[in-house]
Amino acid sequence: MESRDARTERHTRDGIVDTALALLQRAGLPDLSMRRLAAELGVQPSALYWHFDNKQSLLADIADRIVASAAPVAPSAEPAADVAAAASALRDALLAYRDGAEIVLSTQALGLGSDVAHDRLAGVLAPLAGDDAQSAATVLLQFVLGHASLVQQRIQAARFGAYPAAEAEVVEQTASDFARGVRMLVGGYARG
Amino acid sequence: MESRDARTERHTRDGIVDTALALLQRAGLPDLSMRRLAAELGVQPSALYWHFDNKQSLLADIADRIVASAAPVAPSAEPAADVAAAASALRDALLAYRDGAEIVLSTQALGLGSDVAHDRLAGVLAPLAGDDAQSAATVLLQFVLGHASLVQQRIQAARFGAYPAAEAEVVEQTASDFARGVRMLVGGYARG
DNA sequence: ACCTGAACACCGTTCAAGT
DNA sequence: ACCTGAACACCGTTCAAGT
Repeated sequence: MESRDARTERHTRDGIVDTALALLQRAGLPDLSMRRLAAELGVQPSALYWHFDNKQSLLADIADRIVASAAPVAPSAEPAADVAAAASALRDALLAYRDGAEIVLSTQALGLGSDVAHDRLAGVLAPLAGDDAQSAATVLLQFVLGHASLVQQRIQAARFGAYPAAEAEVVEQTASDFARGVRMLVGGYARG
Repeated sequence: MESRDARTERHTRDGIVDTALALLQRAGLPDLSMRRLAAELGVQPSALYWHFDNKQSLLADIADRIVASAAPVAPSAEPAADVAAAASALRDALLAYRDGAEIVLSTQALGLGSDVAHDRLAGVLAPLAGDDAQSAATVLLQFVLGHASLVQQRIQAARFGAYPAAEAEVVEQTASDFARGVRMLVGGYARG
């Protein structure tokens, strides 16, 4: 009766994050409330506070999932191309989840969540930047998050007709700006 | 009795924004509620909705004030230095107001607020980037906003002891990352 | 270990009505 | 032109108590 296996585990942290991600995709960040998430799980709002200290902790877990969903980049013979690919993969992951960029940006800023985004960029930057790879990764990450946040909110605005462009258009148009920014940032290191 | 001069004007948009900015500095964005702002003005919350369509419009006005507070940069003989100075001035303005970066970022992203930030950067970039000045300004602005948002939230975290560094330290340490990022971005154009 | 029930102290926004 | 009063439909979080 008092065994240590999780017999009667009704909800787990990971399971709650699953549901939260689904709700995020359906309703967006403004409607991702603790109360609505609880209702979705068939549970009282207060039940969530057994699993998470507060809403920010839940968002940190969500941010980690989004970042982890970025496709990994296998090292090739062209380091600059690897950096561009890693940055694009991160951008794609952020844009794939509704309000993903904003969630990751604020989590990162608060010092919560993991460092995998930063570490992955530092990894592909190492061949180019050497000892400067850490701070180069910081700079690149800031650009990616700033860019993706702007693009994503512009997409949201487009949904409500507040901004005159369809979603696909926005993503496409801004892709060239993004590529240019990454090229500029990488160019400095590529020249040594 | 029905003259067109503003005899009995109790509150104006600009006056409300003044009070909102003061409240922002004292209490921060999370505590900048329409209800609290109304109380500060000695007025019912609903009164604010005669002056502003909604909270986002108020924030857009606040964002414009913050951006406008950036020191202007007089054109010199060294365009690259002008760009660096303009970017720094914008960063300083964003960091001077509590949660300034976040407010400007989200306003910009929603397509609200003015374009003076973008236009100023495009202006100093013109000698270097020529026809590409517009998109170069977009890229640079995204980096500045991403950088400042990260730095600022990290400062907020420091206030609550959640992040192990004093405010001045954070601003100083990150200044070199910022300068590096700007140099990288500008370097691409400086070479033609 | 995991959740309920009830409460506390708040939000943004609308709208008829007042002056 | 500018504001009040009252309401609607919500929030995040805490905490004793239940199983």
